[in-house]
Amino acid sequence: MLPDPTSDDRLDRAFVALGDPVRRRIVARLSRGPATVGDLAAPFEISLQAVSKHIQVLEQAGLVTRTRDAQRRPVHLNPGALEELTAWIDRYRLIHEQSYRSLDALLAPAVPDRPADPGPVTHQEERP
Amino acid sequence: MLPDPTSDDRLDRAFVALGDPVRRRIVARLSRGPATVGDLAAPFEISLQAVSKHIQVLEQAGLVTRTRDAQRRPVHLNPGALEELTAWIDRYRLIHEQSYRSLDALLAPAVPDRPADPGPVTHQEERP
DNA sequence: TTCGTATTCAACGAGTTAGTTGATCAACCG
DNA sequence: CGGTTGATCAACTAACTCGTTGAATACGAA
Repeated sequence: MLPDPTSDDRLDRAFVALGDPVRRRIVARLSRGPATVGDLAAPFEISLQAVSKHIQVLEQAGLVTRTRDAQRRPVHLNPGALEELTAWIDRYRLIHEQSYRSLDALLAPAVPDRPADPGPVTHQEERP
Repeated sequence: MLPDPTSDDRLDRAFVALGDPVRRRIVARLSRGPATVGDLAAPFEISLQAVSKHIQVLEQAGLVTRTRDAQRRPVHLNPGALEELTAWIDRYRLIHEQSYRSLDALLAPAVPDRPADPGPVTHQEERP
């Protein structure tokens, strides 16, 4: 049974996964195409097993997927997961800028920027 | 002395900080404007001290700053930090999409999309 | 000064993480 | 078949995280 893709847990794991420099370098490497565990481990001084665990963390975060090729297990980046992260960040980043725009509107109410776009801000996160 | 803003450490901390649902809700709340520790703690069932620690984590990640107002300590979101995160993600996300475009070019070499743009990919992260 | 409010500090326990080494499994090669 | 390669599993440790409670600090009000 696959884990629920809409759960916050995925987002948690994805952010935490990118919080480690080893895993960020792995993602960076994978952005240039798939690679085997051995390939990914080569630039690091830690053991292959440690890198395998890092890949597992990335996989559970939905950031990468593993396929099979004989005894190799090529790892592929899942760009959709990266988009989800930017989507989360942008939501609140843009709201912040929008609130500045609202402030501007308050201070200079004579120049309406655009005719009242309510925007698609609908999500269950933090609505106290 | 301020910590080096270009260090990976900040990026590490920022990603890890957003990997916790409590901290993401705090960021979401702050995107609507500054708030005191008490304000931020109110929606949660954990202790005020625990929330104070979460804010500390966000502060050390450069995501928020604390000011002073009598005995209150209003917390402000630092949108620049959020932009740094999207910048990191987009760099590799976009490279990935570009490589797909390159693949398309390989498979259909008769239609050059654009005259060889090498792109500004210059950074110390993962260049094996 | 004393009291109340807002917040942080300090010490602690349970749980998690990142690394290690040694053993095991799976697939190819001769 | 036996050996090699590629990767994972298992067990363990050191260090960190998240929450707790109790005490301390800082400021404003009476």
